Amino acid sequence: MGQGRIILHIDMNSFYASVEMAYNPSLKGKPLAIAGSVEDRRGIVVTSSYEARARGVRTTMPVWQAKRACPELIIMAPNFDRYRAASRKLFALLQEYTPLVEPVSIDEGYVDVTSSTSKKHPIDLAKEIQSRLLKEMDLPCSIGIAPNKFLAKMASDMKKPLGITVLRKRDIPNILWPMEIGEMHGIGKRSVQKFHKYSIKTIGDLAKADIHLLSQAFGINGKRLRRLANGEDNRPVDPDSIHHFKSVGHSTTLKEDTVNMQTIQQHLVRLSEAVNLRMRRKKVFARGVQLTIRYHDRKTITRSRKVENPLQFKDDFYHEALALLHKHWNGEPIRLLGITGYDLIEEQHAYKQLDLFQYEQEIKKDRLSKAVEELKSRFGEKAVIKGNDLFLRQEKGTHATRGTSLQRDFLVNDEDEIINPF
DNA sequence: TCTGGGGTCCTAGGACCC
DNA sequence: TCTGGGGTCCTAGGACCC
Repeated sequence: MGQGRIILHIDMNSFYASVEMAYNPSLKGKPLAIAGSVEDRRGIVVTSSYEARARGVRTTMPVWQAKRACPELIIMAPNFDRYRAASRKLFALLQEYTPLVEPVSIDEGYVDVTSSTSKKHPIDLAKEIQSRLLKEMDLPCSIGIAPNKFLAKMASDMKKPLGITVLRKRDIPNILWPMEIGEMHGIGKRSVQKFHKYSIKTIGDLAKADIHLLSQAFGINGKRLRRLANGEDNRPVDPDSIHHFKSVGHSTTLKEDTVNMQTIQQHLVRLSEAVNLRMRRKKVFARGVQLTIRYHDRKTITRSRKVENPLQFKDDFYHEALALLHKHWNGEPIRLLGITGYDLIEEQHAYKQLDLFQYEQEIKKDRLSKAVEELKSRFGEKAVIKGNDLFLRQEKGTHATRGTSLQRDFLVNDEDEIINPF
């Protein structure tokens, strides 16, 4: 007893559209689509209401196509602040039941209710959550209940909107296995094609497929997928995973393809500012920059570079991105530009290195004494001046630090002597 | 008259080191 | 004299998801 887990997967139904309808009830019952860049021909449908779907509107459909399918379609630009606010409230509600809530995206998450203090039956719990979200936020959701994340995710997908689906281990042969392989979470178009080549058409086929064949054709992923198809998944619900983000990026599809350097630079400036702002808010710095270029023919390249000092100003992003562009752009018309910061480091952990970098800038402006004073007050005797050079001795023994006149890394021993000035 | 923007994870090759 | 093997880091591309 008590060995199995009970995991809920909560999946909001057409989230953006539902939030808009909650915000403006006169939209209810109408075909509504949320679409990016509504004005120009390049906008696509991000989400649509069930009324719109019934008339043939689909996610990722270009707006002009959606309008053709459904002329009375109401099209709105996304209000991300609104969706984020709704998302926060939604997860706060889930956390009333247990701290074991793992947000996966803005509109879906896992809840581990195995040790929930509530004495309610999981189905009653799911019903309560669903009706509270509907009553308190005017937002519909579907909920899957299962012994692990994968099965809960598959279950929440089975009844929409406003479904509650239980998927137990013993239901797997009857419910999961007859499903087409492409319906499995994690298997997209390309993998479907590949599986079909091996005559694997259903999830059941995968569950029973030859392990050696799978690992030969799909590598480590083959075995993993086969285990999932058998309903085996021991990944824990991790409430912290949301904090472990790995990159922050912005990209934009231009109104028209362009080769105009001024236009390109303007966009890079804007993207740099946006990336920098988000990193500031998240209190992280990036030690790598990636530039994305999508050409007129949709061929997309990414070019990246690791940097010595974490990027902390919008100009840093801009200059790095521009350098990558100059180096790698083939001169053909550009459709999309993107800048991403990656290899992130939290501000607290970066500050030593950063401070040195900052002070180096100060010194360049002949403000050595001021910089030294500040360094001393901050690091005490760890700050050392030698002639025109400034050192910061780090915690343990000898470490590479940054000098100002040498303009390169070198080593200092415990007696503050330069032991390896290259 | 076509296909957005935010991400994660995996693979694979080359450089480099021991 | 002509060649092993392991490990890590970096870069680029691609599949996939919401």
